[in-house]
Amino acid sequence: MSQTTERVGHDELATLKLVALDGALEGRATVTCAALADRLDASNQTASRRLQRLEDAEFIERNMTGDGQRIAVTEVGERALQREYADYRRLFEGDADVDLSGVVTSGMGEGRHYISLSGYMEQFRDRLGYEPFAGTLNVELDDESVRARARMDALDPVGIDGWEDDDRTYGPAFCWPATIETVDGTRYEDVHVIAPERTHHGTDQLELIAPDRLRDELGLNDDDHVTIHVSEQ
Amino acid sequence: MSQTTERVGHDELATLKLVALDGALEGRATVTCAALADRLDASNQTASRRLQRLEDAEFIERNMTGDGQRIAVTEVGERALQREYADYRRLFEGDADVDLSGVVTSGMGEGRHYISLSGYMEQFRDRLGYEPFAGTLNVELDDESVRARARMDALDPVGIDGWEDDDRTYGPAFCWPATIETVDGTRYEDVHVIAPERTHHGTDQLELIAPDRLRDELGLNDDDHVTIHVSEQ
DNA sequence: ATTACTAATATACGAGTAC
DNA sequence: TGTACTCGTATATTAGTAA
Repeated sequence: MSQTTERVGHDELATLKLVALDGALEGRATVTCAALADRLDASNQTASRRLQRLEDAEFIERNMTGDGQRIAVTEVGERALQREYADYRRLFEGDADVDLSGVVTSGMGEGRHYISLSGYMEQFRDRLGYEPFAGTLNVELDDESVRARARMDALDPVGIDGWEDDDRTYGPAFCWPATIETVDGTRYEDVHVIAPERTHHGTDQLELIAPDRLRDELGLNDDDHVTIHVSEQ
Repeated sequence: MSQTTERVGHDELATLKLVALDGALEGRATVTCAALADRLDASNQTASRRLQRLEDAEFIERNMTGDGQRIAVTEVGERALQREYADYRRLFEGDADVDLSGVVTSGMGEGRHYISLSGYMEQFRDRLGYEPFAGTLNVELDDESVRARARMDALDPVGIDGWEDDDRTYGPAFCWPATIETVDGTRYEDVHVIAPERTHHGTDQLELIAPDRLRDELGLNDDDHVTIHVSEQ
């Protein structure tokens, strides 16, 4: 019974930003309504209500501790903040594009199998405009890029629907248009970052699909450094 | 008779962000209340009232055109947006520091005269912790940095008060702690960017003060490229 | 078509209070 | 001390109009 009364207005978002600045994104923030009220320029009742609504909307999780509460921003909450951040990036930087870098790895080789399934392949053809090579290029992101990757959530992706055959179900995925560049400046334009719709947060693996085998086109080997530019549509 | 009823809450700020995204920062945005209301998920009456309040608070300027209105965000409004942006940068990038780059120029040589006046010099000693060399290093910012410079408004500076002697008045100024680095990697840590409190927006000149003559310490000549890192206090 | 007024209604707020 | 009720009051919102 998801009681999301959905009463998250801009006031609640401002409150979310405040507790996030207190460290509620990573780890947990220890907060009291009185201290929050002070910074919100409102009463502690209002601060309390704001937090309740953020909790109702599943933007935060709370643990009462007797002398306050420990707050953690959920993925839903972080996505809301990332969307807001993307708006301001568009305002002052011109776009909300995300630059990632890392090194080529062999990965699990799982991609190859899934990509080539007709249930996915047909959607790639329709929605991406090409039939991808039957395999993914795996990139292990550096630390900074693992954090920057979260900004991708604010860019709207091409949706790939889940489907099922007689045996099992195949989950939905997201694709983001991107370009990839090697250290010597060679670029390949029509790439897509692909990730399961319900990706586990903070993964350092990035999977790319493209019309061609990127290792061949760009002369890439394991541990070669590449930069990926994920753009707005 | 400044009728700033100061009723700018988070709802108004969200509205300001929307019109800014429509181009109200540079140039002007053509907007109708109905279209705004749609995006705000509110009635056009509410959209109208939000714009009125933004105008009352001097966050925007408006020109009614019969088939809508043209809106321009004022400097006050832009500063509010920059502060918000800085918060999100702190959230997701760890800090709101500003990196600027440009080339050394001779400037007007005005700095030398003002800096050495005791009315300023005493404040520098007290508030910056050193007596600056009697002259400024002038840097002509590149285009990208001219835009990035606006982000400095969101970093709180050291205030230098205005004062007056028998002849004239001397205006207040702001100082931001910074570091400067040359192309060969030489750095000088205890620099301050200095600017008049009421600076004209969009200037491409940056003035730096430091305990020593930076041209000597860093071996700089005109047209040498430097990068300046303006940090939070 | 606009924007913005007035008036009825819905929502938010904070004082008091309970736990 | 905490958080979060209730409840009377202040504020915000929107429908209906006017300009």
